[in-house]
Formats: sequence, C-alpha cells, structure tokens
Amino acid sequence: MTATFARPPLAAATPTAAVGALRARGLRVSAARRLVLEALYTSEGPVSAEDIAGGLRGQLPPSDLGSVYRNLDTLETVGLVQHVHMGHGPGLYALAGRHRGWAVCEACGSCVTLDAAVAAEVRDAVERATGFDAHFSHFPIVGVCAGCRHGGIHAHP
Amino acid sequence: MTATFARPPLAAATPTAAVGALRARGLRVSAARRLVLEALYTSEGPVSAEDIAGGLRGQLPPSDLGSVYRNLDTLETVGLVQHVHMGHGPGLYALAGRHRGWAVCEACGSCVTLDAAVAAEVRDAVERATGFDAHFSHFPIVGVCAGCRHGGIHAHP
DNA sequence: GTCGTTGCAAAGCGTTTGCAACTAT
DNA sequence: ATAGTTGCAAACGCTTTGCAACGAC
Repeated sequence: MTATFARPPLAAATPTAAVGALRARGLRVSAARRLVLEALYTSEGPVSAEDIAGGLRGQLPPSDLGSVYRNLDTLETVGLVQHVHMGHGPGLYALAGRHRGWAVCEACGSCVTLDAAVAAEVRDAVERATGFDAHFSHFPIVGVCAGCRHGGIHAHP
Repeated sequence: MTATFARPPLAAATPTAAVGALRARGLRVSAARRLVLEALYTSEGPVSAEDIAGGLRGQLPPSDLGSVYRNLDTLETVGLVQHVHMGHGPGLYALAGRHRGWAVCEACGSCVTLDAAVAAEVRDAVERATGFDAHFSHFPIVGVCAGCRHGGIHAHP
C-alpha cells in the first residue's frame, strides 16, 4: 500500500499506548509487530526498514524484512507511523505525532524535525503564496542549513 | 550518479542552444542524446525516462531506456535538466530553468510549477522560520491545492 | 583513428507479494 | 477454532552497469 496520502497522525507516547491503539482496531499484537514498535521508540531519528529488520545494530533481535515492511505499512495505515524520503535511499520511518515535518541539509546531510510553531509558520507562508495546504512529512524541506550557509563544513555531493 | 545535490540550472531556451551547451563542454551530440532533449522540449510537464524511451506515445521514435537514463544523467550534470520526485513512482525529468520548483496536490494529483515570485516568497518564509535556504526542485511542496480544499473533487488515495 | 556513446542484457536496490506454517485471540 | 500474521522466497518496478559494437569528432 504505502500511502502517499497522509493518514491522520495518531500520537502514542509509549509502546504500551501504541499496543492499545492496535488492539482497539482489532489488530493483533505479535512479537514481530511489537519489535517494529520497539525499534521506532528506541531510535532517535527516522530509520529504514532494513535498520529495523537488522535490529538496529544489535540493540534488538533481528527480524524478517518482508514482515517489517508489512508491519510498517499496517502501523502507517493506523496512523501510528509515518515515512519520509530523504534523498534517494530507502524510505525512513518514524513514529507519528513526534514531529510536524522534516528539513534536510543537502550540504551536510543533517536532518532536523520541524516543531509545531515552525511548521505552522511555513505552512501559512506556503498557503499565502500558493494556496496549498502543505506539509513536509512525506517529502522534507530540502536546502542548505544556516550552519552550512555561513561557511560551515560541506559534505561532498 | 543521479545527484541529490542541486546543479546550477542552465537555461537553454531552444534545442539548438542546448546542443551548443553540450558541444561547449566537449560532449558529443548523438542521435540518442538529441532525442532526449527533443522529448523534454516537446513535453508540457515533467516526464519519466520510460516516457522518453517510449517516444512520448508515438510523438518521437523510441529509444533504449538505459541510454535515456545515462543521457538524462549527463544532461543533469551539465545543468540542462532537473528531476523531481512526485509520490512513489519513477523520477520525472524536465528542462532546468523553466521553473523554480513544484507543488503537487495529494487530493487531485495535479502538479504545478512555481514561478520565480512564488518560489522566492516561499523560500524567504522558510529561511525566516528554519534558517534553511530551501528549494522545491527535487522534492515538491506536497499538500492540498486551493481548489480541492474548497470542496473540489477528490481523488481517492 | 580515437574515444565518447550506444544498445542490449544482466544485475542492482528497495519494496511487494504468494503461500504454507504458525499463533494471538 | 478461526482468522490474522509470520517467515521465506520469488517477483516486482525503477535504475545502474559491463561490454562489445558503433559513430561523432
């Protein structure tokens, strides 16, 4: 499935809350599904399906990649998870409700989350300029960050 | 190669001008390369490599998909072409310098180009809010367009 | 004649899917 | 007991690449 269309994000602060949300929808709480959730709660930034299947480099037991994709898809349909595309690599997954979008620097590669205030400011400006009600959850804002513009270190493209 | 990093766009108003730009860089002007350029000058919106290889549904002779990808890559390195990702499908290619970015509506699927004024307005707002010098050439602005927000027809996700 | 470029085919990567075995409910 | 779910493997769509033949300069 892998929706391009945004699901309403469903914030779940703890793994337990997320498990509750699954049960509330009649979805089963299997070990594999629990593991995907745990991986997302464990990791700082967004992670790839392969990262999760690999157990986040030993932090968690490894699991089947196909099932990870299926579970990420399920969790995204429920609204617990969102995925974002940074550059050309694999899609990256993160818990929904923890951010209002992403911005990635094409000079240093750093990826930051937008908080509610910043996201609202950008959204309003885009709405004024284009009429679009925009979000940056699926595709990030791409550009050069303040640090890199002011003579920082640049990654080679 | 397929750069994530933006090349400086190199506007060429006509196929002849583009051919000149190629020669100026010591690149050869082969039939296959000419065909890719012609396809890009012919098409209204951004097109996929497969569209080009297929001859834009009979408008041009078909050509080899691998070579189309190589030529698009070359043209992008030169700065004559840029590619953009709409949703999850194949990358789409367009002449550089004809636009300052893209916006795509996730309700009706329509894709519009940003003109210089609109792009500047959005860029300034993003800079104020985030410190990023942003552009929307590689990943479009994703949102719901004015028409769809005001009770238009919605495509099913 | 030289060397960039082509066409073809094979491989690559990220992702999806069919299916029999399993297990949460 | 009944479905939803798993693990495996095969297939998928998009893109890249190796290589011998070719063609622009």
